Amino acid sequence: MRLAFMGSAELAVPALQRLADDGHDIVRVYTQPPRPAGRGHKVRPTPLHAAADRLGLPVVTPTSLKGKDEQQAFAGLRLDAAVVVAYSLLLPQPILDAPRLGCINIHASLLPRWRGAAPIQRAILAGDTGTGVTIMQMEAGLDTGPMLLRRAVPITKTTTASALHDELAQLGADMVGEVLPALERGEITPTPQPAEGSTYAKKLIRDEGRLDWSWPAEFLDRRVRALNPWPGVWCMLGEERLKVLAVEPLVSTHGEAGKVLDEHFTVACGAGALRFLQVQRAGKAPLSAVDFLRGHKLGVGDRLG
RNA sequence: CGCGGGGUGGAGCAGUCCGGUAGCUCGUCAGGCUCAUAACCUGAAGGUCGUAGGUUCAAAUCCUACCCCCGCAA
Repeated sequence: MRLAFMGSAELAVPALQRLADDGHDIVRVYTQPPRPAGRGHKVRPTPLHAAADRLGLPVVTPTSLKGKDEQQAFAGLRLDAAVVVAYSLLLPQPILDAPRLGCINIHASLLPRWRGAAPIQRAILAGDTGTGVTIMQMEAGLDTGPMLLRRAVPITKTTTASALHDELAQLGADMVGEVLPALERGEITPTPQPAEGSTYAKKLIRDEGRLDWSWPAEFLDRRVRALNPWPGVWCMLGEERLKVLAVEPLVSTHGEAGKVLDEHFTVACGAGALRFLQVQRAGKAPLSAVDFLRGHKLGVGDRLG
């Protein structure tokens, strides 16, 4: 099929790869313009941009699709369909209408739950026991379009956002690979999203990573797993910021919130306690708690902020 | 030129400001103690102190350049 691919984040990369592997004619890749980012503020292309370059696909980076020129150029591609994943640019109606089969979106949740920006992390944070991927036909509303295909995956007690992200990215890639030919053959009937059960996955903000010891251990554990790798969870050890990369919640251990309870780096929470498994000091490499404790005298009764 | 931390035996750290015998907590190996042990005691092996120059009688430490890792901020 003759396609355009629109995306920016890492989540979109496996899907682009899959469609290229399937032999589709990807005539244009749309992505966000390279911006100064990262250490040193060097200008970097988006992950999808880099992937498209590796595949030798033509890339364009408009800052908006609201202009007539962009819309005409898009229509001029005479597409069968456009696939959109984590593009973070609004698609106006003329864009949505241009491809013969419309614009197809891969969304990393079981819609209508977790519409919006951070569905993977919000699902873990909320304590959901499962999530998934929905392929939908895009319409003007935010993640409201009729569904073409939906598949679920479990969330366990140890699921991290980064692992789930990778799993869903691959699942979404496989699903869109199946959906496109089926859609072409008219084998798929779009199903409207259920009226009930919609929630909105608010964008993550940096402050959500600040660890508050008055919270229950189980909730903090979910935060650690959900906010990985960004913004990450951190607390204060004296004057120093300590990133918390992995913990084990201990439900039946109690103590004064923020206090170190034993020599194995167990810290009391509002309810229960957290045993640190992996941490990272500012400027240092990630360490297991065991390694960390070798070089740091951390006494029972010491306090974390 | 966004701000900043760091590279020291296998691991994690101190020592660097105020040059002068390489240190700490572990790990490893050997021996001892013990009914026994991840416990305790004794001993040993293991390091070109990121790389290359420079200053000096002498450099982990001071100067210059470069490489690598990371935190913050975007």
